[in-house]
Amino acid sequence: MIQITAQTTARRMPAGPVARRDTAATADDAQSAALARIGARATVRRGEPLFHEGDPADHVFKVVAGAVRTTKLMSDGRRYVVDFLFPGDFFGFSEGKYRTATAEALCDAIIVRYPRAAFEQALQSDAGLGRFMLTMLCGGLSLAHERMLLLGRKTAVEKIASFLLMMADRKGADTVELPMTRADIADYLGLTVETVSRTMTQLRSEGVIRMPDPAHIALARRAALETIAEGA
Amino acid sequence: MIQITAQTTARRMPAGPVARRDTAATADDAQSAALARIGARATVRRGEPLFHEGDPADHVFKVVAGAVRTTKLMSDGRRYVVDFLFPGDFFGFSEGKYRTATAEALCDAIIVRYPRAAFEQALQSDAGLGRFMLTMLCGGLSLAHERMLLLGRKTAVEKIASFLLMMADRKGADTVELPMTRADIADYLGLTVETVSRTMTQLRSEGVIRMPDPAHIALARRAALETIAEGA
DNA sequence: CGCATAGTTGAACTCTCTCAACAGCCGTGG
DNA sequence: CCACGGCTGTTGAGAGAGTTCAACTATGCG
Repeated sequence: MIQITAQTTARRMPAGPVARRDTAATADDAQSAALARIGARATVRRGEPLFHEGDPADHVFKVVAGAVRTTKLMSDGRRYVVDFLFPGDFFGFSEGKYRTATAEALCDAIIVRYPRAAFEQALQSDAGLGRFMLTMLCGGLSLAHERMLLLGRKTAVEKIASFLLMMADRKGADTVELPMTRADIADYLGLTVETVSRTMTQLRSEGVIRMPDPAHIALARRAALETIAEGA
Repeated sequence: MIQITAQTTARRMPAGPVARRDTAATADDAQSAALARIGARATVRRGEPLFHEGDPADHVFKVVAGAVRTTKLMSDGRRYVVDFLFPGDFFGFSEGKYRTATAEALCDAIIVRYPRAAFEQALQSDAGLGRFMLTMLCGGLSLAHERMLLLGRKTAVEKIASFLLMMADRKGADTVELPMTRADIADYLGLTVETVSRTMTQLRSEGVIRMPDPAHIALARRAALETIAEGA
């Protein structure tokens, strides 16, 4: 289960170049203003769930260290990975009373839990937090739209290339460490494990990426990858 | 640019329990409180654009009558329909300075334009508006997640069935009038025109829907359609 | 060690796309 | 009034990208 300890102020790693990271930095400012007192730290071990689809949605979360995955299931077992969350990312917002997705730790992780009621009070007392939330949600929606374009109109190679670029941009480097399995990537991109594996092998044999082992990828020729991702 | 659908699905979609009418009503209340003064009505004719990808994002919009479509284009012409907007729906929110999608009228329409600066001021002076925005954005994100599951994991029939149910739920009836073309539907669901056409014909021949003409659809056997949509 | 899990590769299949033709509707203009 | 072209929707036949099924390797953990 989730182990909760007293909250300590989390100073985070340096922010990357993407909007997401910038907002995450803003998040910390907002947090120091109004959220710090209501957050509770917890550690989660690899594979452990934070909540399930259908659970009451009574907390909001932030990733401090590690990585988290949110998923949705269809009745016959088909799975879709809604998002991968990394340090600085907030998640678990909901307009409804219940969870519409499951959240699990991709690897051992540290998170902060904010009780929903207290979070909503903080929203009332701190206008800056409200502005931050609006910006973050708008950004999330924009990313979601980009992802829908990817899911609906891109080919397998384009999807993989876009995914690797996105992961690299989050990290702000030309190397990526993938804490998730091929199955997670497949369910994130709307492909099968086999296609993900084959496509990565293909990109490696073309010299576009290097892949010393399945979890470590270097964007050897970033420009080429970008060209592929855009569909040219 | 971010566009938001103000409504959550009312009936059967797993997205959320909030009824569309309710949020739409809230929207109007919020508007009367702070937005009424800054909004300007405008009429748009079928096919006319409200803004293009890349334009400065200096307005927020609400549909009063008619219907609007937002789209994204890839460099080689592949298109994705981000959303269809109907009366009561707000759209055109953005965290960035520029539009990330194009908005066009699906049919002759009436819309209200709110200058962005004034809108943001209204946000500061009216806390209720901020809460409304947060709820709406959360709902939009939830719908987006549902849509990604559809795009990534559902088959053609499941996509069409889900789409028809969603349109019916928005209207709160068992009949649907489709103001968009088959091409729009295809680009919305990540299919081709031909597949959309064939699949609808198939559903009609199975007696699940009735289709007196291409634009009018009646859910003859809603339960069957729901079963198909869920993938059983 | 031995078993389970993750990743890769091969071969056959299939759902959807692509290409192509045709039908229906509508507004325009002769 | 009808002919015409343009656009939308439907249907057919063939092709292909990605899936499915299956085998095999590598890695990690008891």
